[in-house]
Amino acid sequence: MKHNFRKIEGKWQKKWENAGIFKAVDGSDKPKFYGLVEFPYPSGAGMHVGHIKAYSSLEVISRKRRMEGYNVLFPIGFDAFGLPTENYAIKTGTHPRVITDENIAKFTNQLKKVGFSFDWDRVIDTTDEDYYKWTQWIFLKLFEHGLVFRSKALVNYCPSCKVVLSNEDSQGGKCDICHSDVVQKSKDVWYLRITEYADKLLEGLEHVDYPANVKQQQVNWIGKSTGAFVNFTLEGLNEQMEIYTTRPDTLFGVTFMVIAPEHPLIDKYADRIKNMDAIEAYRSECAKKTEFERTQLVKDKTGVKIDGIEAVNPITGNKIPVFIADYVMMGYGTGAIMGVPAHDQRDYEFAKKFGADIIEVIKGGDISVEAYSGDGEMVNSGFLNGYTNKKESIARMLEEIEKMGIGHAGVQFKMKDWAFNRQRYWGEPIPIIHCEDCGVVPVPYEELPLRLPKVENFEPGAEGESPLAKIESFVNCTCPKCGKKARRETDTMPQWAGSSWYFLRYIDPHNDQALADPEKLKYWMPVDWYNGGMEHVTRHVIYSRFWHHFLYDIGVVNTPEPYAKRSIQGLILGPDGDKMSKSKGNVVDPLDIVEDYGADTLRTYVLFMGDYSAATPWNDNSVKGCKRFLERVSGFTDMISEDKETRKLETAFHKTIKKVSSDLEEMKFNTAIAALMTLTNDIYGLGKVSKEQVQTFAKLLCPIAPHVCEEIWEVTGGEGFLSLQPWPQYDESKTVDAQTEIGVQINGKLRGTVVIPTNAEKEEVFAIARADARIASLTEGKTFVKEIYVPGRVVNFVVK
RNA sequence: GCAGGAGUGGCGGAAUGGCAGACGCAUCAGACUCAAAAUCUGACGAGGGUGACCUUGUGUGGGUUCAAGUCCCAUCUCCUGCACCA
Repeated sequence: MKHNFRKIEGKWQKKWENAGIFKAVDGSDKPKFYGLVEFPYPSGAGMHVGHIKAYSSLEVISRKRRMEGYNVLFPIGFDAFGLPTENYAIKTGTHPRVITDENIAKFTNQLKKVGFSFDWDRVIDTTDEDYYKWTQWIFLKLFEHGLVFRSKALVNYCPSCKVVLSNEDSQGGKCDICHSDVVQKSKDVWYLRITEYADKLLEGLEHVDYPANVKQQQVNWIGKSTGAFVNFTLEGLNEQMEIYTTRPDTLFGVTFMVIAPEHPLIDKYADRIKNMDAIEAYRSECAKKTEFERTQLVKDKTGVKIDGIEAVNPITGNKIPVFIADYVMMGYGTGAIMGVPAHDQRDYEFAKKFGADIIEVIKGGDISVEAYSGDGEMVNSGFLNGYTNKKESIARMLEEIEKMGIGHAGVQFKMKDWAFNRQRYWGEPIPIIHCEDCGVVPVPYEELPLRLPKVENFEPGAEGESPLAKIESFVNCTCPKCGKKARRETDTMPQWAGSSWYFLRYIDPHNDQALADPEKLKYWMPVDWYNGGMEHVTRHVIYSRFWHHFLYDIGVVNTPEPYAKRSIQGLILGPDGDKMSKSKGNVVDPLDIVEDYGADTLRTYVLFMGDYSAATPWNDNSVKGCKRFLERVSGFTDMISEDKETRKLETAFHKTIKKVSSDLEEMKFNTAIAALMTLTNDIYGLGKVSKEQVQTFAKLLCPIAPHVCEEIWEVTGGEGFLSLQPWPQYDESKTVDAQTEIGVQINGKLRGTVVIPTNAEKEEVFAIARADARIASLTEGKTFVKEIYVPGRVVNFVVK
C-alpha cells in the first residue's frame, strides 16, 4: 500500500469525529482513566512543537487505555485570560474576546490536524462567563472561609505591564511576562492565604506519584523550617523584640541583634535614636534596591548601628547592640534576628565588619577564620555545657526558654501568601464590593457571574489602575448588605486563577448548578496522570493543589490531592541546540511538518527524538527517518503471505508486544519505537509477513501513528476502528528463542561467542564454550580457577 | 552556597552489575538509473595488522568485583531549581 498521508489523515480524522469514538462516557461500568495535559494559552502565534510533545505522551497512553478497555477522559481546553491578548487588543483596538475566539479556532484546527484523540464535546475556555462564574464562586468560598485578605504591602510591580506580580511571577527580579525589571511598590493587595495550607501541601506530597525532583522543588518552595521564637528585651524600654531562629542551641553565643530596615520598631522609638539621620539615609538607600538586588549582594554586608537602643540577651543577661541591615528581610520570620557570629557565616561577616564580639559556643571549628556550623561539644553555654548532640541541646534550650517564658518552639515557611489581583481588563473580575459603611462585601452568589463590562479602551489607568476603574457603570453599584451606594473592586484575578480548577470542569463542562456534579466528580477524580512542564511545578501545580485541598475541606471534591501522578516533558530545542525563540529564528512550526511529512510522522518523531523528559534539539533529517519508517510499515500490506515461514517472526512479535507495552507505560517512547523499527527490519529481512502479524503491528503502533495504522487495518479487512480493538497480548513462553548467542569471556575479556540451546544447563553451556575452537586454543594448558554463567548472557572462565 | 539531574561515536540517543554503542540520522562504498532523486545492500568509536584478529575505549583519578557506563570514594564540567530564609 502506498503511504499517501495527505489523503488518509483527513479521512480518518473525519471518521473518528463522526463516530465520536473518543468521547468519555459518564456512568460507565468500565474502569476509568483520566489523562490530563496542561491546556494551552491560545496565543496568536499558534501552536508550537513543544505543545505537540507535551500532549503526545498522554495521547499515546489514552489511546492505549481505550484499547485496554478503559473508559477514558482525555480533554482539552483553553487558558485564555492573559496579558499577551490584552496587549494585542491595546495595539490593534480589537476586543480581546474577538482575538481569543480567533486564536481558539486556530488552535482547535491545528490540534485536530495532528489527530489528537481529545473529547471535543468537553472543551472549556476560562474566559467563558459560564466558566469564570465558577472561578468567582470558588473565590467567594475562599473569602467566606477567611482565606482572602487585603493588605497594603510592598509588592513586586512591573512598570512596563503596570501590574502587581506574585513572587512566583517575578523570579530573578524580572517580570515573567515582559522580562523588564520589577520594582517594589506599596499597594493595596488581595491575598489568598496559601500559607494556611503549607503543611497540607507538604504532607500531601507523600501520597502522590510525582518525580523526585518535582517533589523536591515543591518542598523547597514551601520551605518549612523548624526552630524557635525568642523574645529579647530592649534595655530601658518596656518592649520585647521577637526573633526567629533555627538554632536556639546557640543562644549563649548571641552578641548582637539585627533588624530589617523596614522594621516598625525604628519609627516607634525614633525619638530615642540618636543617629536617626544615618538610619534614615540607610533606609532610603535600601528602598531604592529591588529585593533581587538586595539578595544578590551576598558578599558585602552593610548596616548601621542603632545608637540609643540596646537589647538584652535573655539567657545571659548581657547587653548587646542592635543594628539595622538589609541582609535581614522583613518578609521572613519576624524581621529581626539574633546574631551568632561564631556559628553563622552571615553573622560572622557582619560582626567582623562592625566589630561585634564573637563567642564560641560549639567546639569543632576555627572561629578566627570563619563561622562553624557543624556539630560539637557545647562550651560557654551554662546549662548546655558538655552537650554534644545538636538535637538534644535544642530540646534542652527550648525547655528552658519556655520555662523562663521568653520564647517557644515554632515553624516558618518560605512560601508567601499569594498576591491575587492584577490591574488588568482581560481577567476574571474579583467579585467584591467596597461599601463606606460595611467595608468589604462579597458579591452575592446568585449574582454570579460578575461579567466583564464592554470597554473601548484597555489601557491601564494612571498609577497602574485597572481599565475597569474607568467604567462608571461597572464601578457604581449598591451595597448588597445595606443598599447604599458602593463601588466595585476593579482589579481582576491573575492568570493562574482559571487554571487552578479547570480539570474539575472537564468532568461536567455544561453544568449550571454546580462547578460539577458531585457524582461525576466521584467517578472521575482524581486525575490519574497529569503531564506538563517543569516551569509550572512551583506555580500552577502548587496553586491548583491548594485550591483542591480547600475544595476538599469544604466538601466539594472527594480527594485532597487532584493529581495521582505527574510527569514532565523535556523541552524541544531549536536545531542549533538553543531554546526555540522567535528572535533566534529557530522555531519549528508543527503545521509545516504536518504539511510536508504528515501528522503521523510528526507524532512519531517528537516521541522518538530522545528521552521524553530530557531537552533535545530538533533535527530535520531525523524527521525524514521517521517518515521512512512509516512508509516501510505501510509497505507491509504488499508483503502479506500465509507461508509457514512467517512463523519465524513469532518470537520477535511476542518480544515486541512485551517491550512496547511496558515501555509506553514508563514513557520510554523512544525505545518502544526503536523496538518497532527492529521488528520492521526483521520483517523486511524475511520478506514476508502474515496478515495477522501486520494487524498486530498496526495495533502496537496505533497509539503513536494512528492514521496509517487505521488505514492498514482497513486495507487488510479489519472491521470497525482499529482504535477500538483490544491491545495485543503476549505469551511469556514465546518471547524466548530456542537458541541464544552468548558471549564467552576469559578473565573478564570477551574472546568469542557461542550459540547454546536457550534452556541449557550450566554444565552444558561450559562444555559448549570450552569446545569452541578459539576458546580451546586460548585456554590450552591453563588451569580453570572459576567458571561463571549468567543465564542467557555471558560465560566467564577465570584461568591461570 | 544548598538541592536535584546529566557527562557514552560526527549527531540524537540505547544498555535488570554480564557481549558498550540497540534504534535512528549523517557519512562512505556498491546495486538500480542516461543522470539525479527515491529505493535496496554493505561498512561505519579510535589505533594497529594482508589477515583470522590484537590493543584501547562511556568527563578525570582511585577502589570494590570473576566481571563496572552501571556500585563506592575523590574530583572536574554542564544543566535545572532555590538562594543573605536567620
